[in-house]
Amino acid sequence: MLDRSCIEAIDPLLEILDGKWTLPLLLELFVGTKRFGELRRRLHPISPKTLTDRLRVLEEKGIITRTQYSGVPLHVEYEPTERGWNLQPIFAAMWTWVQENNFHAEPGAKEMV
Amino acid sequence: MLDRSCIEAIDPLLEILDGKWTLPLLLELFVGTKRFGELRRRLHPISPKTLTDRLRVLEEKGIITRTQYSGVPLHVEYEPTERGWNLQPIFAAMWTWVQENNFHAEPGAKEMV
DNA sequence: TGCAGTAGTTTCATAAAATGAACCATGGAG
DNA sequence: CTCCATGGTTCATTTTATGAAACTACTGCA
Repeated sequence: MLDRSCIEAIDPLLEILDGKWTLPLLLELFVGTKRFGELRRRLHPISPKTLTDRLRVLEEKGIITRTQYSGVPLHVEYEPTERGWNLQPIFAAMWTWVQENNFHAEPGAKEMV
Repeated sequence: MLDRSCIEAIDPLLEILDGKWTLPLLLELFVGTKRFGELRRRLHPISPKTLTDRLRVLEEKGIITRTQYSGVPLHVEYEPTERGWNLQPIFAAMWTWVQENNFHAEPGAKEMV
């Protein structure tokens, strides 16, 4: 099931998920649609520049959408696209791994695999 | 299933998987046990320093093992631990996503989600 | 006129990661 | 006693990512 072709296949996905803040940001949007300011608070201490950069990349790759509501003050919401939601099983698999491999703390300290 | 606690939970895993070469490296080891030189060729153009760095981190985190065989020339093999093998579902989920979301090429070019 | 609130952008500096070239260690073969 | 192969290390440099601070744009309201 896991052969060499897999390596090249997932390369574009690795590009999407690259960067210190990308996964935490996506997780925030999976929890619920959010505005720029709220993301900034939740992901503190992310800088607005980095947040903008990441949002733009994810939008460009079709993982999230940016919706601007007219009205004042300015109001913008970000949420995952369907393609973005489809990433959930990946995070679920990560969560499962952490739970099942005693990775809450540093390895080799208390437990032995 | 996916709530805020998930975000903090997977943080240590994100640290493990961090770095440009970590996932390709792990995939190579999933395909089969390999020696330093072969990894270097397979992951070309990785630098030996980066390869060593990544291998050491993964070893330290209990994801792979380094086995040195006596004999000349020097012979060292790297392979995933059980904990390492358990990461496979994550890659499987990535592979599935790529297949099911038309992500072989750039998005928005030809296909619409 | 000017302040408030949201959502950024711009510029410059710093930190982290990766690179490239050269070098070191081991030990048997020639 | 030099060469070869493997498996690295060292160090200077470049590239990439992140960060901090200041600034912009919009517009209703006092």
